[in-house]
Amino acid sequence: MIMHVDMNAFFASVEQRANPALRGRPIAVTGSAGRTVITTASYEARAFGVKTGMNRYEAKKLCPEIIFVVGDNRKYVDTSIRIIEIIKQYSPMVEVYSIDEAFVDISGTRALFGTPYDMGASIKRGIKEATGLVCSVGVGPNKLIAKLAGEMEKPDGLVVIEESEVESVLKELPVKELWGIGSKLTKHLAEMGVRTCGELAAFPVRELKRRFGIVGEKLSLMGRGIYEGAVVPEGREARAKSVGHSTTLPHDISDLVSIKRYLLKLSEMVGTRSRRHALKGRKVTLTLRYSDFYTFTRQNTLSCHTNDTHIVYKAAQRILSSIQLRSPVRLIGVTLSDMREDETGRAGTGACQMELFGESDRFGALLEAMDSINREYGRFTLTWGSLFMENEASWVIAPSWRPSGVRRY
DNA sequence: TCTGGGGTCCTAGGACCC
DNA sequence: TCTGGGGTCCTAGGACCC
Repeated sequence: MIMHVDMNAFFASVEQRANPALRGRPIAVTGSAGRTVITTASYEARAFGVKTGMNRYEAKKLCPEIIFVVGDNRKYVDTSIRIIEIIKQYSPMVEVYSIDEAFVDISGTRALFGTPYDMGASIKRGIKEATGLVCSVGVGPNKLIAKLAGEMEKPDGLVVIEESEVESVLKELPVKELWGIGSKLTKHLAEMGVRTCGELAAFPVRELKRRFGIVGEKLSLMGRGIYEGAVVPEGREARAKSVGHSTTLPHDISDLVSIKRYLLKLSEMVGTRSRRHALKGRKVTLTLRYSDFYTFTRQNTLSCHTNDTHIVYKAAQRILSSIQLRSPVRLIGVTLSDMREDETGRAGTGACQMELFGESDRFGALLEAMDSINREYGRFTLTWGSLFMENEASWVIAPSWRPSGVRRY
């Protein structure tokens, strides 16, 4: 048996716990940038139709009294860690699926905690007592059904679907309710006359395979409530396959010098994070989005694996110079992929770097020194000169600026 | 002040090699 | 008397998830 625990309106609920003035009111958690979207709306705001992904303008139109709260990731991470600790008291087989969701394999815990229903109720109680937050818990014979059960009652739900009930639950259920079937697949299936999971299960597998390839086979199984994926407990996760950062600019820009400064900053973020996780990659992808939202990627394969900020940056620059920009740029992204574990434990590119740039390994040593300073004093405490210039306006002369004690140089 | 950011998996075409 | 077949690597894009 698998259990799925899903926090209800997580970020918004955390904010409402932290600030009593927000309780019972329609609020929306957003990012801090000017061009941002709603990451979570409280249930009071959802009643007006406010949804994740909307911009502030749309939300305000639907709900004029909505209160926007700038998200505070540290608060959510802290709370999340406390919740995971509670869940782990019930089973070591916990897969942290996202900051507010977890799967638990409870196959072997019945003798200790009673029925799945009892156990779900107990976990909900524990989380409520420790954090004041409510969640929805779903239990089923696999992750797909557990997730579905968790979606069925919100907020504060607790639903158990036994193996024997799966068929009847799915029979009339719209396919879009299933985890993994999004808007495009829903539309495509509807055009084939498939609306419910029952219809999906009954549809000829050959035809699904012909239309969707490998996915078609999985769809057919999903229609019958069959799902193979196991719970992956912490420490057993596959290594990351890519590390990337992207940012929507405060204003669209065409100026190549400015674009390159963002490239350096994003490359540094990618490099730092890769080094922290002892990963090196050999494909660099540049993502650009134009003012009209047209988004595209260009990728470059290096001759060796690296996590050196400047190698990534140079590759990104090379890609940029091969592109004829047709309009101002709205978003820039840099991703490092084709990762492998860094067996040397050293930053940079190693011997390969010398071939490429005639640099000695002192460059790797420089990165390690910078990383350790930034770990101690906060990211970008020590950084490249061109970034400091670029960020002078937005970082130093910011609303939060104070005469002393803000940053230590 | 119109539309964030971080991922995974799959497909498909072309280059290149034997 | 017009051009096979199999495999790998690289690249770009799209669907889906939170």
